[in-house]
Amino acid sequence: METVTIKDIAKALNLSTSTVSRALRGSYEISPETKKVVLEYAEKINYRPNPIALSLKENRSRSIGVIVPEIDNPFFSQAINGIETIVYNRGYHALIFQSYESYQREVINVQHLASRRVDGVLISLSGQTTDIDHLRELQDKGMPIVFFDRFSDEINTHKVIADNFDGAFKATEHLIKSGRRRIAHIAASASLSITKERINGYRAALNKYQRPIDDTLIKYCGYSLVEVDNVIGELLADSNPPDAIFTASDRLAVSCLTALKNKHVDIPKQIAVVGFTNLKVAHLFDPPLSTVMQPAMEMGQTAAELLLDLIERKSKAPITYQTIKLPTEMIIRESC
Amino acid sequence: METVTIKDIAKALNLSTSTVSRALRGSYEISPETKKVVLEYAEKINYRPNPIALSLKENRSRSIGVIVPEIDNPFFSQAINGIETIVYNRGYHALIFQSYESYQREVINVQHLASRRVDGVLISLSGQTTDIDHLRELQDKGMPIVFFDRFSDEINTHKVIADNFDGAFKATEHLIKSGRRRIAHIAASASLSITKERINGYRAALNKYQRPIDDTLIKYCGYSLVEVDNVIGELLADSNPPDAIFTASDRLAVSCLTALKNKHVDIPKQIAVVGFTNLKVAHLFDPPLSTVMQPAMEMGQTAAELLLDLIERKSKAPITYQTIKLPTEMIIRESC
DNA sequence: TTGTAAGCGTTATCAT
DNA sequence: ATGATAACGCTTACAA
Repeated sequence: METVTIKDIAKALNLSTSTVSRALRGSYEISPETKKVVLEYAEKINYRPNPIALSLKENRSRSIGVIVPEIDNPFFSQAINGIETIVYNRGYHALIFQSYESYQREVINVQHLASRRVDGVLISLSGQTTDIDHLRELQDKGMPIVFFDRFSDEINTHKVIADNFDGAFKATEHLIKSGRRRIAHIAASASLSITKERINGYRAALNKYQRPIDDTLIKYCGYSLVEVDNVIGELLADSNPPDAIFTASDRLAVSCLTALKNKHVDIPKQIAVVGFTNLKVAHLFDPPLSTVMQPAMEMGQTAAELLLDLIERKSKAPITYQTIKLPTEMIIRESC
Repeated sequence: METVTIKDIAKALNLSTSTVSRALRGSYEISPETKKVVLEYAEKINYRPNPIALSLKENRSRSIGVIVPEIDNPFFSQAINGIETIVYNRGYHALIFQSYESYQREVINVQHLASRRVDGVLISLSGQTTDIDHLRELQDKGMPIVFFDRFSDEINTHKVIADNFDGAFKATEHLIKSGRRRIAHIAASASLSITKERINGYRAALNKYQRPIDDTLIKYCGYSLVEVDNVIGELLADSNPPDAIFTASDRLAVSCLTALKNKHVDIPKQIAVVGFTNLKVAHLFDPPLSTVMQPAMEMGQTAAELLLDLIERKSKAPITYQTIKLPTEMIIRESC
């Protein structure tokens, strides 16, 4: 990889590197002619400043790190698109990393981002993460961090989340209002903030309509088909099986529907299903899946804006961190 | 962002930075005690080498650039997962960029990757790209490039692709064998390699079964619902409308099904649909969508391996570039 | 075995 | 207005 440097320009033009540097960035007053010559020559030989050298010098990279559990998940890939729009417009780059829902990978990613001198980190926690020392440490070093979607209470910073409580409430209420009497909930990892909030919403809806809360109907579950299949087996084996299931994520909804179909359960007659998903294809399902959608793109954008503001802020005044809760949308696709 | 450097270790231990450096990487023979002391102290104060300094010094970054049209697309996000497995295991990092199907964004991404000193580039071309000077230039500078999925003939390098011809052939053949007589094809951007190959496969199947080829049944089309909706309107308005559609991508299939449903077309009775998609949820559709799946993960892995081999190769012997064609799998989900 | 110094590309400080 | 120099963190000849 041969490269054009400031030195090459200086040599060719019989100038010092500092003059060239100044001409290039027009910072110091420099003779207009010199400036012109330099700029033209730079253009001609297609000079590009080396961001690595800059990073080393300035100890920052004009890029932010983004850690998501998984890219192959519509919610997160849409959130990333939101993030990229913002950071791109503000002259930054986004480095995307996946934790694959693994705590260990998350820690490694965090460390790597730190050593890469990203200017800030956007993160949505892995399902396995309970200990957040790696993030606290990072924050203590002065790295701005913003959570989106999945956060930890133990870190004081901006958080951008969906109104999971309300979303779960609406989903459950919808099922109640459609006449369902025994509504199960398949939830994700118990440690996640979203899981707790959604369970609370589910409970609140049952309470409001004075339905009994049966904790055996709440199943924490991994994403895989086998796990969900097991859980559904348990639910169906119950002497008083549910007539509806509220599933807490894209993956869970898909696995749930698959398992139910495999077991030849009539959806929605025997069991109605509502999801908390960002599946843009749910309307094509048989039957179409009602679902609570999160504003993924907007969540990414909001989080990115908050992070960049943190990064670029001048004032030394103490920061008041915000938790921004974005509304979810209940999309009813099947009168079940 | 306060940071621990080699200098800090040297100072604390009354050594020179070079000694510390050597101890840390165990390269030169160094007294075992010194080594031990250094390693322990480094561990203690949690020293992490600065990859930026290393990049600057070695003019390489131990990272590769990945440019895909869009992350919010199961095929590409799965391919990225394949890529990451490989590069991670071989001590590299993947920087992921999206062209959003835009030629301009692709050029910018390529330039940015170059200035970032990535060690190589994996790319799947944008739908808009016809001119590939930006890549040729990059290759001329010595940057290893490997194409996956969408390539250009004008660049001589490794290419890892799906057997698009065969996939399209199988899809079309399936429709013919199920008794369809007039099969339309909704294709993506005309400039893409995958588009041409799939059209060829489609044609070959029609030829084999001595069906007439009617070019008005081949529609190049953008991904959006409106565009596909228009195209379907045209097809249906035909005096002799098709009784089957072979769609060339995830997005096209989804838009196509949506449009058909909006128009109350009976699928598959009136029109059967087969896709070329990596949708893991197609079996939940009404009716379940038959589809040709590409080995996304494997494609990513293979491409990444080839790229890393190029990056790490010692020999100066001329390289023989390969084009690796991976088999697709026809998944029949509805007897239409 | 260890230290000194130069260099990777750039900018900021201090001379001139 | 321009040039010389040091510095960012690290590695590696070359010296000792």
